[in-house]
Amino acid sequence: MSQTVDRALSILPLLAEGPADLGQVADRLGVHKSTALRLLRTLHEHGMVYRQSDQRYRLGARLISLAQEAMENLDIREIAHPHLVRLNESCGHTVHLAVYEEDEVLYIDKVESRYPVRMYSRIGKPVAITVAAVAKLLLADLPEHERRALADKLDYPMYTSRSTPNAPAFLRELDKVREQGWATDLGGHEESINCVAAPIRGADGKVVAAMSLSAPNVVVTADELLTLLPLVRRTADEISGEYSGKNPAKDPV
Amino acid sequence: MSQTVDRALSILPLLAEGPADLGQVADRLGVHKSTALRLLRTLHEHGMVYRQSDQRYRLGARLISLAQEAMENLDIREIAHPHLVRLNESCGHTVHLAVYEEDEVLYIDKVESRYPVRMYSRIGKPVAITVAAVAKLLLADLPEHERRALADKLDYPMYTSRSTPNAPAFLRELDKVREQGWATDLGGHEESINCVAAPIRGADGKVVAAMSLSAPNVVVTADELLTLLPLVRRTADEISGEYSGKNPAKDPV
DNA sequence: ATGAACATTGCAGATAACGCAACACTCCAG
DNA sequence: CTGGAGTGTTGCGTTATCTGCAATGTTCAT
Repeated sequence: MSQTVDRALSILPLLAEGPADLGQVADRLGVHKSTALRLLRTLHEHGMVYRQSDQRYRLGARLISLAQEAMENLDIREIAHPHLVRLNESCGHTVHLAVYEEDEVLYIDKVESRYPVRMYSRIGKPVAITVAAVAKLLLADLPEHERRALADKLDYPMYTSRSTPNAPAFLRELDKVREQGWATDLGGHEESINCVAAPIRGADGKVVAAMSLSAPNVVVTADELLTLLPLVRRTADEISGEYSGKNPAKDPV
Repeated sequence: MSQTVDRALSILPLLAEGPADLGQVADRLGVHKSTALRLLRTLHEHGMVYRQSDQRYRLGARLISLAQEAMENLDIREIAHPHLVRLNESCGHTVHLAVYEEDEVLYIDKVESRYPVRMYSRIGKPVAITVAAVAKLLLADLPEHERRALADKLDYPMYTSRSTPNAPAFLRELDKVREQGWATDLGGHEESINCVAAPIRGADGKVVAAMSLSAPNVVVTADELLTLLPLVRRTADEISGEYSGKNPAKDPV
């Protein structure tokens, strides 16, 4: 809607790919250098971009701290955290908390495994939306048309031979997940890593977040991990209860 | 420089304080509601803000994932990480990596303590700049006038009785730190937590990052922690070597 | 139903953003 | 030392773009 702001914001993802100089930014935006300069200056004043000693621009520190605040203010995150920690203490595996927002699923909290072999992931990172157990739960709860539209729009990278191959398969999987009320990812993202996940619901029954337990094959087999499912579901339900009790009319992320 | 962008960006820190509706945003920006609406719409299109079901605006997921990318692209972070992990393995304490950028010091990496009692901190969070050991190292390396200007501008909250009380004391501490080449924070932020830190330097000798070891009193005394200083300094020097070898002409964050 | 509070749209005027072109700077090569 | 190429930067006139207003929708609660 606002051309200037639109252009300025378009600079950010561009810089996320790596540092760029004024000319490169101007070219990729399709504007005159002087225009790009003014935009970058404004972004700079707000700390959203940083100028390195070689004059090139990078994303700035304020961006990082803003994102940090954004996450710390999430209600579910705060409520869920102690439960996640407790779950981790009782089984030792990696625990994740994720939310859905506008076509993306993000990890917003994580408790690291107590085993030496750990799964790679990072808070704030978008998850592999077509295979992650938490993503399945979050997307399965979307209204029919939205779910369909999103499924069509997605790419289906074959991380492994067990990755979800295409939209129809994904939609079928989502139906199954919605019905059973929990989800798994058995080697669909990383060959040797399995996850089981359960939904966290608000007072109106809508899924506001999802949590998962992840562990590599070398630590526990998929079957063994599945025996922990009831524990995960119980934890998720506890969080749901607390969330809907305390925040009757609020929305996630 | 660009009024529209300036206003749009001003919305973000405002929303970081918590969700707000259109009217509140317009008021705090000092613009008409329709103007605020257009700005918010543009931010929304870019995923920088999210609209909750109660119509209020929040910071959005794209902001979080952008910040994530910003951090993952930091060269020092990547180089330093394995060293930090190794240091953690050899002593078990919490390891932090931090950089300075435009009046802020941010943690950009962290390896959690292996002891049950842990220090609270989060990657991406601005550190307590007047007391943190890593902050002292990063600021001590600034040019005289910049350091002075910054020191005057800062607040000096008394987190504990041992916090840095004011600008002159801080500048004196920075001088000491610069001279000795390492820094400590002995209960200046949290009464029971001590840190020792060492600088990471680029090829030109400038401090590009700082790393620290933190541990609560209940785990090790300050004196015991200080015995680990040589190990921390050695690790920092290794990182410096690798950084300046591989990236001769590049700048941190 | 009725109104209050809020979000949204269309519009005309005016500001503020645009691109241009000229200028400064740095870094090499000759 | 000098020229030239590749940058980043500045001033300015034009016009597109943003703005604030006022009217219209929308969503609640009474």
